[in-house]
Amino acid sequence: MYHFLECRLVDHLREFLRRSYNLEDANIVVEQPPKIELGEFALPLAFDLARKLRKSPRKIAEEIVINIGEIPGIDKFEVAGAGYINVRINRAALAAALANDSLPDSDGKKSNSAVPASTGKVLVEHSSINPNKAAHIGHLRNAILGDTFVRLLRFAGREVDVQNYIDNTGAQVADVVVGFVHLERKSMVEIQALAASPRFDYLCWDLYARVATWYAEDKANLQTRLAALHAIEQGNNETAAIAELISIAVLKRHLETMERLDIEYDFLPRESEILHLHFWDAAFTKLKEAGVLTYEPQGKNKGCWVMRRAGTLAGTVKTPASAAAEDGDKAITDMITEEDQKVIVRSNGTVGYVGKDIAYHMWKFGLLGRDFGYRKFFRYPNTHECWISSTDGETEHPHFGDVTEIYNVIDARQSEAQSTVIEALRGLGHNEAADRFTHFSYEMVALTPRCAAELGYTLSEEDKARSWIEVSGRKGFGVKADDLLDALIASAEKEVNSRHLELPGSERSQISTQIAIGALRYFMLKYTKPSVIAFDFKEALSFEGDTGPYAQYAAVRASNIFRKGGLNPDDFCRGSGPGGSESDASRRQGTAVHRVSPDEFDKFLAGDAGNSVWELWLAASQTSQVVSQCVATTEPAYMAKHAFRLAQLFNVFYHRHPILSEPDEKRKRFLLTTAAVVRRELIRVLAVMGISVPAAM
RNA sequence: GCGCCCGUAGCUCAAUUGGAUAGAGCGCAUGGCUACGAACCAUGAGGUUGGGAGUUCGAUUCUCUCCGGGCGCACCA
Repeated sequence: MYHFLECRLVDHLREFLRRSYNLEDANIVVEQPPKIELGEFALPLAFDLARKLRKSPRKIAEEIVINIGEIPGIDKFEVAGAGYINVRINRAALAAALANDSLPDSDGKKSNSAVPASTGKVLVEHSSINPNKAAHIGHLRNAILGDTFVRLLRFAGREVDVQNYIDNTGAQVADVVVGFVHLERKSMVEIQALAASPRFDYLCWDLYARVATWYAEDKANLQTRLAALHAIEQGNNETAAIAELISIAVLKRHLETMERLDIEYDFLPRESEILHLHFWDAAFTKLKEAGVLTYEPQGKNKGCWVMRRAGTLAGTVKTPASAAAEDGDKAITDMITEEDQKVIVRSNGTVGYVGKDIAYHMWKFGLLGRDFGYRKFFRYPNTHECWISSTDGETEHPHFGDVTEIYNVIDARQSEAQSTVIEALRGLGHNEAADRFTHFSYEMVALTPRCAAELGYTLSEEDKARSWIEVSGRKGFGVKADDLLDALIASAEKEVNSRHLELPGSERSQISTQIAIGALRYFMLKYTKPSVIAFDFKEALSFEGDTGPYAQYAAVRASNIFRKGGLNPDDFCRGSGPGGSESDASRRQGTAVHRVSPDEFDKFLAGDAGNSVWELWLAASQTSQVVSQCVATTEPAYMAKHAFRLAQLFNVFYHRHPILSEPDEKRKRFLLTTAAVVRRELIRVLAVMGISVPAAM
């Protein structure tokens, strides 16, 4: 709603500036004034124009205010401060539209369709956990960011495919195979039995760390790993079968863990298929033809196919020959030269990780000319089907890949590799694809020294002084995702039991789970992406203040008002989601829907007295605005902020206005409408974050 | 050495992407429940935004520089 008005305002202003000042494509910034009394929009426009027009900002602002003309939904413009133009919108009109969940002047279109629908399918890749050990809190941040971004895109009207890339051919899986076979002396059948155990991934977690220690004890042990790797690559032997068994079992566990958080995937492309279906061969040919890859005949990278490293300019790479010609000291110039090269194909002819990634991303954009085979892999309780890549696929399958826009949720440590892939696409002449390739980069989750100590790790004095310590799967150092979720559920259950012992046990555990998910997802979303999360149980387990449960609680309180009053919130505002259908029905039949008239809105929202409630309404109207902002900046944290602000404003409102005991019927109806609208928006906002609202708290 | 990121209240983080008096949560102090259940609300203390220079009408935000911390720079994935 708010977003719609803002767009209208900007359009009008742009037209006005063109007409009156002959200014094309002026950059029009719209803000919110620092205080609600000053209006709903603030325009610092006059400051920009001051230089161009050689007049004082204040004078320009005054001129604009006089000549701007009428805009539907906007009441007036006024000059403030040194030259701000503050805009006051028609409160009653916005409130009525919001209660009706429609645009001010529209024929019942939903507010979120105000976001311009872009063309083409979007692909979001997230999670991508190596299938050799349990998922940990770092993976949780990735998956929660990715899943929330998917929800944001879908809210904005985009069609999205969710992919989870599985690296099942690397050394990590081989390491666990080595662990089972050489350290544990397990047979294929025994491993099969273990793989069926409920938390097989935990077993692998410990084993993986033990194998790493075993390698460190004696370098000769690394030969065992090499043999395993070769066997896996060759295929058709027991080692390869065990590797497949392990990676599939661990992958299933990852899907289960993520399912606990309402995170689902559409397709699981695996590295094994990238290899077996010869994706690389197709990519290699094109890359050679385009001159992206060049053969290095000498020096350190002799015999390799190399690519210019991302960020280095074309022409700056000196060949050893030219370097030698201008400088006698060949050793030094050689180093400078080769630093700018990234090896894609090794001298033994095998392709490295980045090469496979280039091929994969060509496939994503439909530029490779090859496709995966597809098999059904995992069926979610809601019947949603998750597919996996295979060499020999089913004949009937959905169409994956060939998208127009991609987002890769991968932590910041991979940014150089990501840039290399983008550069390769550019080198191939696919600039439009490269432009729509977004590395959704975020910082890692680390542990506070206190947290590490709680987990029983002994720390060096140096580590104790740090503000955080990086987790390490190789060392088995970290907090497992399922453990954290279990701890959160237990903690929530304690709280629920202390207040709602009257409820049946199944319902209490359902509520506890919802609270735990709310706490966890909110926790991972409230930090902005470039901020390292120093994980601490005390903060992650908190249910008070700036947390998910706080926002959930506000929505529950809103619901409670209607429950206690024997009322249906959908009779006061147009509902969203499954609850909305009855009100649609009742509206069609013309039955009692308790509408607030424009006059009443005017009366209750006007002036100083109405300001604080109006602030709540205004915040409630900004959901689609915030969604656009999140999508445009690839930053879901704004959504968490919005949810918190909405909840906070509602709690103040709730505390200040006893609604059910309100004697004035009209005022009571207005207050109930306020609660109904905020409840609807809170449910909506939390849903975008993957958080549901419990029946009671 | 090169590249990217971070430094804001005691702690953990925001700041509408260059805007008006830098805001929240936690913690601390004080007060508020026969309530639409306090997982809440109210009040208070707490800041030279790491230091310095520059650009600008205006800088936490942009540029440069220094200080401190993190991460990347493999014929690993």
